[in-house]
Amino acid sequence: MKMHIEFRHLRTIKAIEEVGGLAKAADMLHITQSALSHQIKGLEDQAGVELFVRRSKPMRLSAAGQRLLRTAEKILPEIDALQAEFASLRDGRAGRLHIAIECHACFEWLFPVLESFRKNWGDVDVDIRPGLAFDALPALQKEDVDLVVSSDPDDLPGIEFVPLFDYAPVFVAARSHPLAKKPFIEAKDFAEQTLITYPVERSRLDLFSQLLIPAKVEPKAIRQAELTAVILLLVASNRGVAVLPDWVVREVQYNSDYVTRPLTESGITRRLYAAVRTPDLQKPFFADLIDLAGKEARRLQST
Amino acid sequence: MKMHIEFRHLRTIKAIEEVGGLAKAADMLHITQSALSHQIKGLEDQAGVELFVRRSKPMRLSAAGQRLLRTAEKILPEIDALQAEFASLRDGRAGRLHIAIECHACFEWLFPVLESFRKNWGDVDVDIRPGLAFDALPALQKEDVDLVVSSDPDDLPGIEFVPLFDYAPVFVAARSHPLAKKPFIEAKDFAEQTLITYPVERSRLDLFSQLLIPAKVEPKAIRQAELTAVILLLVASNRGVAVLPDWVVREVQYNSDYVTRPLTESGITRRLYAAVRTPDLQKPFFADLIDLAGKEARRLQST
DNA sequence: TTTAAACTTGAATCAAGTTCATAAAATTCA
DNA sequence: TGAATTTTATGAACTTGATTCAAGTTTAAA
Repeated sequence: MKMHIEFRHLRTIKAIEEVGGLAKAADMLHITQSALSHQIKGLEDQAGVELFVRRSKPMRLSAAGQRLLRTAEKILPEIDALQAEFASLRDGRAGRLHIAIECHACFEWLFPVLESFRKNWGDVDVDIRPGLAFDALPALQKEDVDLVVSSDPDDLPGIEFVPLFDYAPVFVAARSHPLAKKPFIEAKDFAEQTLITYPVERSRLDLFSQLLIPAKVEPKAIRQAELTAVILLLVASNRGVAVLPDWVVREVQYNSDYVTRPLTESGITRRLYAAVRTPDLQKPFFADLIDLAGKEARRLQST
Repeated sequence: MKMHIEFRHLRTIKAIEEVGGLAKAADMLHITQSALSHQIKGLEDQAGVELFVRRSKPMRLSAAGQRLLRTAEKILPEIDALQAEFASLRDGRAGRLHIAIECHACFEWLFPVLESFRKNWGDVDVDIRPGLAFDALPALQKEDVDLVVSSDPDDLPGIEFVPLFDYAPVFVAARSHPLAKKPFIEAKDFAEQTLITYPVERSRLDLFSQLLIPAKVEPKAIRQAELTAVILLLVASNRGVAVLPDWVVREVQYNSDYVTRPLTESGITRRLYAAVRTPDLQKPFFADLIDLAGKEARRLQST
């Protein structure tokens, strides 16, 4: 009888220990006493070890049996926990929400959103995955991430782009900067400027994709900075100008160090999307996150 | 298809993750690739959760699948360890050696013995079980303990008494004590003495079983002390006399505070046994312990 | 488009765990 | 001490379900 250790055996050992006897354990496990007897015999054969002392009648665990019991008590809760987690995965109370953000400035509003999200959905594994700002959509398809924040919707199979909110990229410069005198900024105005941007390829910057590339204008110089705060610092000290989403600079615009101006006379408006896999849209916590994101964005813009 | 999580599934997940693909995993597990496909499908049905992403061709673990993998990596080593322990149990390198000592003074020589024993047999679970000094032999039969140190051999089924060494219970008194003048001590000498003993029933004390009960002599008073050192202290301060194994008082006999005298003219000799379950005698570490015990006893007696 | 590779599916097979019926052993109680 | 009861063991039949086989579908590569 070639048999190796199975969960069934662990449950059996635990049950026998608990109720002290084969017959009662058999009831508890919904099988016959005979089955348990065969089961234990088979296990003892395979392990080559006596698991029980049969000298006395309600049979008792031997030293080896107690060793097995200890393993059972370590392992069984692990699977129970796993099954429970699968259960809450099924009914949508748990899940994974790993987020990739193409939009560099989005950390600013994403953190407060995730903070409130975690209060409602403690069983959801939330994370922001840096390092795949590009290639984020393929990663979404391969289930490496579960949500991508992007402003460039694309018609991909199995991927849905849900609008989050609209924003306007605005020009930012030091108050003393010559361009601060203009009521709005045009493409050609950048030709003589040092531009400060996030360190990503230019096709993924609103200013280039929406204004400079169509107008075929090249800034005099480009300098890159990782953090929004650093960009603003450089702008304030007149090392260059920048273009940032309106809600990033909203809190800054009354600060006397900076001025903000619309791009073009009419202003440019962009829309931010949450890209998710279509089936995930059914999951309640996805809906909740998207809802929270919209609220937070509106809160920021109304400041 | 009603199927619940089994070790097979854990190994499968782990293998697929390792080699990245069903076919190669199937080879590793010595089953067909079809079997794995069925297996995973069944598991996904039961759990109600997608374990893999089949969008891409070498199929990849989904979030739920990664959760399962983590459990697999926690659980599988546990059983491997268990199996390994059973294996070394089989070939006698590991085991349990829980010792009960009927003889109260035996701590003195047992500790050094166990100390050397543990150097040779690191995988043997060694322990001294206090509290069952009486009923030790039934506990041995029920496998609650594995070895009993006793000087009262009994013909019990399945129990073997292996001689360890011989010793002599000797009389101990303060040098100033009146009986110190006698060359040997007889039963009737105790009639007027305060006797200091270990706190066990008198039938289990050599002095009573071998001398006083046959002679129908009752000491004037009995006082009990747990520790050998305390007994000697009381004797030294002339609060009473005691009877202890020769090897306990050997180191004391040249100390000017005490005198030791044989019991009866010819002296009394007793033999100490290790009681073990007959099949355990085959195990190598039992033989080693018994050997070590004899050596240590001889070392003590030759001091 | 064809070819190859990777996984899926359904029917048949076969190993192995369970049940049934009964026996053996130990414990309890009169 | 022996009968009654409880507890575990055993062997044959049965049943379940995991595996295989053979063929199909889907995806990636050529």
